[in-house]
Amino acid sequence: MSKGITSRSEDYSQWYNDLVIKADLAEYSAVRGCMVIKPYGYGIWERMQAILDKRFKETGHSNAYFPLFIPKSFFSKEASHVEGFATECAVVTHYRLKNDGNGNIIVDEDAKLEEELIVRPTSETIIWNTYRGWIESYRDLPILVNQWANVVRWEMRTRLFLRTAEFLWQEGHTAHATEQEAIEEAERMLDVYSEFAENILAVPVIRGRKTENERFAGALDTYCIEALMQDGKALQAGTSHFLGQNFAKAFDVKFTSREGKLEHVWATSWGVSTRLMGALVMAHSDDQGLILPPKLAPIQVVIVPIFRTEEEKATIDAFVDNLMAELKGIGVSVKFDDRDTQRPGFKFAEWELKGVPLRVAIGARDMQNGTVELARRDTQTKETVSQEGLSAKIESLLDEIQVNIYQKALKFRDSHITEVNSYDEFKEILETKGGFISCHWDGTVETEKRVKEETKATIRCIPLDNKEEEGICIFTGKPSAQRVLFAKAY
RNA sequence: CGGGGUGUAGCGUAGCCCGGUAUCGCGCCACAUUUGGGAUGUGGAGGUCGUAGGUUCGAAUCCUGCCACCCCGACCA
Repeated sequence: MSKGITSRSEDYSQWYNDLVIKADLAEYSAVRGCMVIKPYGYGIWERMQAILDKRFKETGHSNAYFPLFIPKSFFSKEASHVEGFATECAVVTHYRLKNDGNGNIIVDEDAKLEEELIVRPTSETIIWNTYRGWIESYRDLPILVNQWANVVRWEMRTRLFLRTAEFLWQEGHTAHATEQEAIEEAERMLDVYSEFAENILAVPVIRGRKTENERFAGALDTYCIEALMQDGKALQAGTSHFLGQNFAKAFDVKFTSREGKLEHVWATSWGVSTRLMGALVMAHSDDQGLILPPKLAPIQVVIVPIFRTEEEKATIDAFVDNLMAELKGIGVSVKFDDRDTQRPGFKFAEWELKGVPLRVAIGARDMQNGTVELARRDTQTKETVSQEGLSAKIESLLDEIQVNIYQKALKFRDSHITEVNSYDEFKEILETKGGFISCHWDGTVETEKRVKEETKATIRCIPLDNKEEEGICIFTGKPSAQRVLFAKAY
C-alpha cells in the first residue's frame, strides 16, 4: 500500500477511487463494470444489512428469494417498465457450450433458448407474476416481502459502489387491499430509510418526492431520500415507490374484497443498494481516509500496543485482555492489533485509513502512569486519559463521535441549500458553490428537461416538508406553487 | 455507440523519435538494527514489453491488423 491518498480538493473522483481501493473496501474485477467487494468493505455492508433487516422485520416484513432470470415476455407486460430498463439488460440466449474441435470453447448454437432470459435489473415482473398465485382474497393481504439480492444493469460508465453493472441491494415488494394502505407502506419505508441514513450512517437526507420525469419506470409516485456529497453533488440514497395497480393489472393479480367484489391489488416497491457505501465514503471521509460512524463501524475501537520487550508486551496483554472483556461486555466491538509484523506508526495510519472511530494506544510509559492514549478519528485529536473508568469513557466518546459526524455533515448540507429567484443566479450557484438549489419551477417535464440540457442539473426532489409559497418559475416565468430542489447528481 | 488517449514486474513509471532482450520508485522475500505517527541498512526474487503477423542479422522501439482498458459524451440506484 502506498502512502496517502489523493487530496479531496485536487480531484474528487480520483480521491474517491483511491480511498475505496486503499481503505480495502473494493476493487475493479476482471469483469467489465463489475467490482469485487473486499472483506473489509463487505463487513460494512453486512452491518448495513443487519440493521436494515431488523427494521424490516420490526415493520412486519419477511424475506424471500425470487429467481435471477426473468422470461423476456414478462417485461413486455408493463409498458413504462420495459421502456425504463430495456436499454441496459443482460440477456441469456443459450444454455450450453461446446468444443469447436480446435480446442476453443464456443457457444453451442443448437442450444438456443426458446425464450430469452433477462438477468433481473429489478424484480417487479417475476415477483408480480408469482404473487398472482398467492393472492385470491383480502384475507391473503397484505403481502410484505423483502428480497436481498444482486441485480444487473448494463451501464455504459461505472464507478465503484455508485454505479456498477452488478450490484447488491434489497428490494421490498408489497401488495395491499387498498390504495391508502399502499401509500402508507411506501411512506413508512421511506421513514425507515431516512432514519437509517441519519441515525446509523450519520448522513443527513432530504425526504422528498420525484417529479414525473425522474419517477421509477412503472410507478405512480416515487419517494426518495437525497444526500449531499462533499463535492456538492447530490446522491439518491434510497427510493420507495407507490406502484398503484399498474403491476397488478399487467400480471392480472386480483382479489375478492370484503364486499365480495373482484379488485386489483395495490403495490409498492422500495430499495437501497451498495450505493449507500459510496454515500458513506463521500459524506464523511477526509484526506486521511474513511470516517465511519460508530453505530455502523464493524470495529469501533482498535487497540495498538507499543512495546520493546516481551516483558512489556506481557504486561500490556494482561491489561488489554481485561479492557477488551469489559468493552465487549457493554457491547463495544474492539480489535487488538498486536501484529508484530508492523510498527505502531503504520498501524495508526492504516486504521485511520479504514475509518475506525477510536484508537487506544498503550505502551510501557502508560503502564507506569496508569494511562492510555485515546485518539478520535473524526476530529484527529489525541488525549492521554486514566485507565480508571476507561470503558465508560470510550462508550460515551463513541456516542459523541456519532453525533459529531452527523452534525458536521448536517452543517455542510444545510449551508449548501441555496434559495435562488432567477435563472442567472441558478447557473451561478450551480457552477461556483454546488449543492441543492431551491427555486420555483412551473411543474412541466419540458422545463425540467431543458434545464437539465443546459446545466446538467436535475430536480432531485420536491421535499415532503415543503412550505407552500407562490412564485414564478425561474426558467419560464410561469406561476409556481412551491419550490423544488435542483442539483447535479451522481 | 461517437470523440480522445493508454497498454512495459503486484502498483506507478523510463526507454520508443534515432532498433542491439529493459530503467527507476513503491511493494514483496531474507538478515540485522529498530518499535510513542506510515523505520533504516545490506542482500535477493520477480518481465511471453497487450496480442497476432510483417520488415530486419537483430524489434519494447519501425509497419499492419486485432484486443483490452481509461477519460469525455449519450444512459443511469
